[in-house]
Amino acid sequence: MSMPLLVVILGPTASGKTALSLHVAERLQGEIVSCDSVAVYRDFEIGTAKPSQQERRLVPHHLIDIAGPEELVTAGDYSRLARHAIGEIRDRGHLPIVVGGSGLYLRALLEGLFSGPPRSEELRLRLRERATERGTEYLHKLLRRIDPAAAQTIHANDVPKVVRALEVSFSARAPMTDLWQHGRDALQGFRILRIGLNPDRETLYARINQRAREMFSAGLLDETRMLRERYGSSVWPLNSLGYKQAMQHLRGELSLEQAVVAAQQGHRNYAKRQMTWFRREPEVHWITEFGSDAAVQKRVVELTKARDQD
RNA sequence: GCACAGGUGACCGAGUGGUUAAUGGUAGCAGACUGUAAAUCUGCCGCUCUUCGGAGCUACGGAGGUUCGAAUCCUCCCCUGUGCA
Repeated sequence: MSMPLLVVILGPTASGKTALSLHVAERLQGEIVSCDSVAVYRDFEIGTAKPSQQERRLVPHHLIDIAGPEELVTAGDYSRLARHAIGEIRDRGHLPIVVGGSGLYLRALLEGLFSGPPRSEELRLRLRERATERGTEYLHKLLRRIDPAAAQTIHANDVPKVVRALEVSFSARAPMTDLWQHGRDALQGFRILRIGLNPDRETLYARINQRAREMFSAGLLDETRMLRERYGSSVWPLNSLGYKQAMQHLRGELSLEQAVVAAQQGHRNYAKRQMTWFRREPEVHWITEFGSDAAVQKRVVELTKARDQD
């Protein structure tokens, strides 16, 4: 008996991952495990382009709406929860399909993270204060003393990463790089079929522009207003693409049109970053079209069936 | 028609005689990423060659001029904005 199959559908925003995943899931008894760092939060609907309630009734979805916006879901949390969901799907005899665009979360799920200490808010706060007092160079110098190898790969201006490296090294009383030597806890027990969507850039950008504008006409502002009222304006996910610009408009910093244009821009930039991340992903079966394309959907179903019988 | 302000590389925008292919920013492209990642950061970014040290060409609305030397000064012309007619 060969190992069960795990299908992964990855690609930039608006490349048609949702449409493709629904099609494949319906045909092959699949269940979808979302890999999206914002869709995990409840009540963030329009800006996250979550699958509709109807679509979610049609096919079981996991890792969507699992936390309140005031909670913090990290890559590690995601990885654990997603693995749990995948295990259950397999036990049901169904096909797990991981779908998403959050590169780090996907890597945390598939390849695992190193077993390091969790976040320490106090330590972070102190380090950040130090950074504003004495400049970012200071933190980097500190890191160079404590973990030279990490300092080599992390640029001094990249404060969040410098802070994390210091946080890990201090909490563990050992250089972060040493902890990395122990390796990562990769996902075991599945044969993984990675499908990557990489449609023509120009067309993708046009589609992103259209979708971002549609989010506003579909009520993104009302949703943002509701979220701000219910959870307060400082909850983290309100900084995400679309919501951030909607907030800026609600605060009067941007006109409606400016907010739309800024959201479009943000999504385009994001899509590009996603592609540079995914290009490194190993063993991806790349498809240079949109996942909403019927021919593509058919092809992926065939591909999955063939792989399942190997 | 007169007066004033202004026309700078894809865009915005500095620069007012010389280390200026021209500060910044944006966009674009490429890259990094091990618990905030829809985050954060890095590089390239006029054209053509290059043994990667450089070399050549074209550029600051247009045409002339002054000067050893101009995006920067002068003349004329074209265009844009504002005010007066």
